[in-house]
Parts: sequence; structure tokens; C-alpha cells
Amino acid sequence: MILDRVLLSHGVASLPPNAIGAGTLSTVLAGPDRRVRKLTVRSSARDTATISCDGPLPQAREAEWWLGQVAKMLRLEDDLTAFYELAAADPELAWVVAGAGRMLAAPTVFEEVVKTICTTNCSWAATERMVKALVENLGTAGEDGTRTFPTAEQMAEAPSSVYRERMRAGYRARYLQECAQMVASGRVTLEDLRDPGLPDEEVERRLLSLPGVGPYAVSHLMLTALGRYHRLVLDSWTLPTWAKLSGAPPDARAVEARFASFGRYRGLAFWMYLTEHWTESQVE
DNA sequence: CGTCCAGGTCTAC
DNA sequence: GGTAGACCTGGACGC
Repeated sequence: MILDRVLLSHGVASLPPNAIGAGTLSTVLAGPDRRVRKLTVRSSARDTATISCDGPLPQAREAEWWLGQVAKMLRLEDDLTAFYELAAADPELAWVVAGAGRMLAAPTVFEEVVKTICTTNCSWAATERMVKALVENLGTAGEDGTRTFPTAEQMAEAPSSVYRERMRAGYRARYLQECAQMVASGRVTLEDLRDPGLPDEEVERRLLSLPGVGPYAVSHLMLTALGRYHRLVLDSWTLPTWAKLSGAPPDARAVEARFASFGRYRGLAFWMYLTEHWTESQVE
């Protein structure tokens, strides 16, 4: 099912406050009225989905805002036609034409940056633990107690003990706190990076300027958060997985050679190659 | 119990 | 510009 491919598109998509089930995505967001609601997207009939949120029905204008959030998260505006044309000509990737290739996005680039920093130099279990603690300690609680992802302001104001003792984020604590302060103070405006008019190099330069964000994080963010698909995500998971699936050596040059024909979509082609067999139980 | 390492980054040569 | 070493943490492994 097409929706499942989006929900299982990458590991970060399943981190709190998101929860992924078969054909279902739920998350927790504060609406324009600051009221916190749980939002659920559930695939129903073929190629359709039901969107719901708990509590009283939002007013019409707010309902529109919630639909906008869903559209943003599911990247409904992304046109992958050019990628599909290339993939159709590649026997190992022709399957994506059925509707794969969309990366579930967080509602804000900031959330994606924080989560990506939490994937660096640690096990996936550690990433889950850190993000879970961050949400539980700093997010805003809704009526049922589930919490939003904290805003940059909430994170900037938090004492470092939250990062050290609750999250157990180790040396990442400083990166996270500084990122939050940069965004909360307005010194950097990450949401602007969604602007398709910005050259890739400029987007990369700005991401790299964030503490804790290096080449891997830039590639991951370009792919999962910003819909820019040229960079290969090269890390301790992708390279061994590539080697296992392809039999080719686990180095960047081999990957570059394999996916060069995908041009500005080579990063996405690589990611699709790696995740073709992901199912709900296998998301890592 | 020590060493290594997991979806790296930063600093100092 | 390229490359060691340090860096938090916790789980896996060898001894």
C-alpha cells in the first residue's frame, strides 16, 4: 500500500511523537489555537486515507491547518515523476513506480534536525531512548497525556540537566541545546530551507553550520526533511547494507557508480534500494 | 571487567 | 584539504 511506503520510508519517521502501525500514522501536534491534539492518518479504501484528530472538531479554518500539516508530512506536493521515469528503466528499482519514494517529514525542519543529531554515533535503541525522553520531558501534553515534540523555545529554555540526566544524550546535549537556542533566537531560520528556490549548496552550507550536523546529517536531512535527493546517506548502516544486498564493496565510490544514472535522484535511488524489503516489523 | 562500537562530528594538526 | 583522537552512552562481546 502506498501510504505504508511513506510511513516506513525511514527510521526517524517512527520516532515519537509519531507512532506507526499497519497503514496508520499518528502524531501529536499543537494547533494554531495551541490546543494539543492527536492526529491520525489511516489508509482506508484503495488510494484513500482517513484523517482524524481527537477532541472536539476543529473550526473550519483550523481543520484546513491540520490538513496542511498532513500534506506536509506526507509530502503530497512532491512531484516524483522524473524519478519514476529513471526508476522504470532500472530493473532493480522499477518497483518504486507503484508509489514508493516519499519520505515522511516532520512538521518542522527543526524537529528533523534534532532527531537526526540523535541518530549520530549511537545505536538505534539509543536514538529511540533519547527522543522519547526529550518528548516526555519537554513536549506539551495533550488531554490523554501524550506529548508534542518540543519547540525550539521549549528546548532552548530547558536546563542542561534535562539533556544530560533525562535524555542521557552525552556530548550531544550541547549540540541540541545550541541548535535550539540558534533557532529560538532567530539567528537561523530552518523553515526557510524548504524554499525550492534555494540552491542545494546554500541549503547544505546552512545545515552544516549547525552544531552536531556533519556530512551524514546533511545527507539525511536533505533526503528525509527537504526533498532534495542527490546526496547519498553514507553511514554505518547504509554501507554494510548496500554491500550485503549488492555484493559490491561497502564504499562510496561503488554506490556512486551504481546510482550515477539517477542524477539528482541518486540519493533517493540508493535509499530505495536499501529499504525495498522494509516491512512494519523491520524498520530500524 | 575491559574493549569495542552503534545510522558521526569536532578540533587540531 | 585530509586525517588522528576525543567524545557520552549503553549494549554486546571476549576474557
